[in-house]
Amino acid sequence: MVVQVKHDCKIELHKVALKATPARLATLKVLEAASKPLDVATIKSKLKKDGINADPATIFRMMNSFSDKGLVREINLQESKLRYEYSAKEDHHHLLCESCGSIEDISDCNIETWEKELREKKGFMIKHHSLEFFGLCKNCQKLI
Amino acid sequence: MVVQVKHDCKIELHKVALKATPARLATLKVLEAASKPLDVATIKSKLKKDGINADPATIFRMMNSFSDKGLVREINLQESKLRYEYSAKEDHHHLLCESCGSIEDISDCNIETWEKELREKKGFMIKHHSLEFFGLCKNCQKLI
DNA sequence: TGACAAATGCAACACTCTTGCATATATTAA
DNA sequence: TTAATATATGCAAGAGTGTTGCATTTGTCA
Ligand SMILES: [Mn+2]
Ligand SMILES: [Mn+2]
Ligand SMILES: [Zn+2]
Ligand SMILES: [Zn+2]
Repeated sequence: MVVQVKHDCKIELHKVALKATPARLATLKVLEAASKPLDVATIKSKLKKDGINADPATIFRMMNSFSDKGLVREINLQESKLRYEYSAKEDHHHLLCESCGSIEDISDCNIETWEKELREKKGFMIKHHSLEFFGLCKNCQKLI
Repeated sequence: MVVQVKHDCKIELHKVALKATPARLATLKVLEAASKPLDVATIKSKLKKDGINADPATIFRMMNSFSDKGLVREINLQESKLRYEYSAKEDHHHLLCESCGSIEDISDCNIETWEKELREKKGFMIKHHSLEFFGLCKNCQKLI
């Protein structure tokens, strides 16, 4: 039995007119495998384990072009840096534990109600939004 | 008729064991008068108009101590910098127009429903949260 | 295989924010 | 009112994230 590759990253890249370089293919694989949004430093160290030594500037540039082309989502968890998540995953929000740093997904976000209301009340056209919760995860509550 | 000063900032500062320096008093007045959260550069230029030349390091230090003491709230609108809002104003969220940069308040946030649900489902103890909407304000929609 | 546009590495830089240290000032007690 | 002291400030240096210019390398496609 072979592990199924969910996405053919080379084709994905060509679809959006980006060259399929080793660094890009490896980065997309890293993001696809990640269970939480990754920052540039983490991506760099994961690439290194795959034998790819990418310069931070290159990773920042990759993240920008991937975001522009819709391959990844920029995640801002109010840290001093951005994280990135593979776009093929369904859009969602996050729970961030301020003690252990664990990051959990929140799905079934019915923010659509908000959007409709704001549209009608304020005439504001919402393009995107951010809803993040900060606090203590189940584990960390025990330790206090 | 005299304009009412809503808060006696000198007393507020002494309450939280901070010295009432000219820079601090002026900064609190600036934040009290502001209709949207201000960043450090904006605070600096507003202070300058009041004849106070404060070093950025001083303003950053003020914002940190004011946050710690609960005099101001740190507002993260996913820009590359933080903004600050006078705490005496009711807690609320924001609408940020990506075209003109206008910032509007959203009140009557019934996020409490969310919090309760997450607490029961995930056992996560929420300390605070962030809900921000990004898009186009009424005006900017016309200009497209 | 070769031409060409695009990607990369590296260094320099921008920006926000922090910190060490010498000096200045607000507060308090005399 | 003054003196002592803890605290606040200015300035300069530096940390961290992210960007950019430029020379070189590499992927793509003819
Ligand atoms: Mn996620
Ligand atoms: Mn506000
Ligand atoms: Zn935790
Ligand atoms: Zn606008």
